[in-house]
Amino acid sequence: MSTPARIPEATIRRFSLYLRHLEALDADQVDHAPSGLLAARIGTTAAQVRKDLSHLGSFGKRGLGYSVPALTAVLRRTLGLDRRWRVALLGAGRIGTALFQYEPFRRRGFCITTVIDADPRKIGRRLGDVRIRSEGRLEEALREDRIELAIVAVPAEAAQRLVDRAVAAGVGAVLNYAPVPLRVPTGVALRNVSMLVELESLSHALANGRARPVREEAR
Amino acid sequence: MSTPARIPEATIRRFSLYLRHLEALDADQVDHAPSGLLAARIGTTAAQVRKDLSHLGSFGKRGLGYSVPALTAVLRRTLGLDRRWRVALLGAGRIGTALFQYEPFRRRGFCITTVIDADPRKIGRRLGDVRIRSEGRLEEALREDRIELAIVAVPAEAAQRLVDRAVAAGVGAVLNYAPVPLRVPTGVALRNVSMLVELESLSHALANGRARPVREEAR
DNA sequence: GAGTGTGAAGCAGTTCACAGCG
DNA sequence: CGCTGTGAACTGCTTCACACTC
Repeated sequence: MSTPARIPEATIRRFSLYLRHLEALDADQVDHAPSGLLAARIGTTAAQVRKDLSHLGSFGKRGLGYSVPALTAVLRRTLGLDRRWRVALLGAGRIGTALFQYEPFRRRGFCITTVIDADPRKIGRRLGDVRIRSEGRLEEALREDRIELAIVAVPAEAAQRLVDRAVAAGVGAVLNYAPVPLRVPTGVALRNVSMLVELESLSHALANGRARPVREEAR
Repeated sequence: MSTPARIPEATIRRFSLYLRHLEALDADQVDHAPSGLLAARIGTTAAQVRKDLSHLGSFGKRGLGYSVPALTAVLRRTLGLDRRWRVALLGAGRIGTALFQYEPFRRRGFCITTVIDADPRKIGRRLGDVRIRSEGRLEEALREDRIELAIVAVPAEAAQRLVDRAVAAGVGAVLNYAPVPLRVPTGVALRNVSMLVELESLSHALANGRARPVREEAR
């Protein structure tokens, strides 16, 4: 009943950005923010901000703007950040390790409680306070720790096979950093993040001398 | 004259994926690939593939498919991968270090020749064969090494200030991994990659029990 | 009057369907 | 006959414009 209709994916992604700026505004004791201010900070237009926020119901105050604390709370809830999520890291290589230690994840309530790697030399070692477990025990580990979300950071060859197993073991969402797009069955949320795609789209822009739009959202 | 009209951004991103699969097909001695095969591998539809490739002119063979070597060559050229790019890494923290060592970048001709950090203890140390240089000497370093593209991996607070200086020093493209979207003047290519946005869009999907589409491109 | 909320117009990317070539 | 190449329909997001509220 709080979010009756489907919210566009593009809007959800901007919610994440709004939230970060609202938290900063809140820290600065700002209590109301008009659409224009938010727009300037994340690099869109005021109309876009209003349209986005209208998906949450209407509680902006006309002539004043949006209540910073109220909006913060709604966004947090909408993004599912009002609870902790049990996250597993698959692959404890360089990328995996960097992700494990990435502060913004922890601050947001994503707890990586499980780390898996295929390299026998790594098994039993610790990453922070988490013991690295063997890939062979993947299903066991995921179920034991009630993992809801998996971050994949293994080499290309291993990725699809591993994610299939993770999904079969009940994982409902996958964030993929392996350099190949993965496939998952309907009903499982998936985001493929390819660092190479980003870089190559830039080399295309450079090579073709195309000015890219000034405002660019996180993608 | 090779790419007369503007190619949609979404298509460019898929080009990057096609290329990777074409290289794999080539290694397997496959010489022609029909749109359906490529579609299956990157997770789109055949119509989408044909539409995408039609931007490159028409050289698919009817009844046969696309010539793997020919398509590979065109894509490589279109993406600007037929030359090397001079890349700087701004920020030699955990994320920066992982990016520096990321093999797929190197294989594609992106050479990180310059590494900058603000931490005085890191200055002079080496990352691989590159000496870490001081942030104070940013402009000097970028100009000396003729840097065309900068990868930003510094904390949120430092990011905008640093990228402004990098752009003033002549950098034409920026790949941003700092957890805030950056702004750059028109004419500079920018891609903001936010790991938090990705993760939060997943927690939204989980929290709202929405099945996300099965096929999902790298984003 | 400053700023929201929204229906309507505009635009971009995707899907469809089919004519036409190898 | 299979598969490409493409105009035309469609879908979904963004921008606009303005009535309405605080």
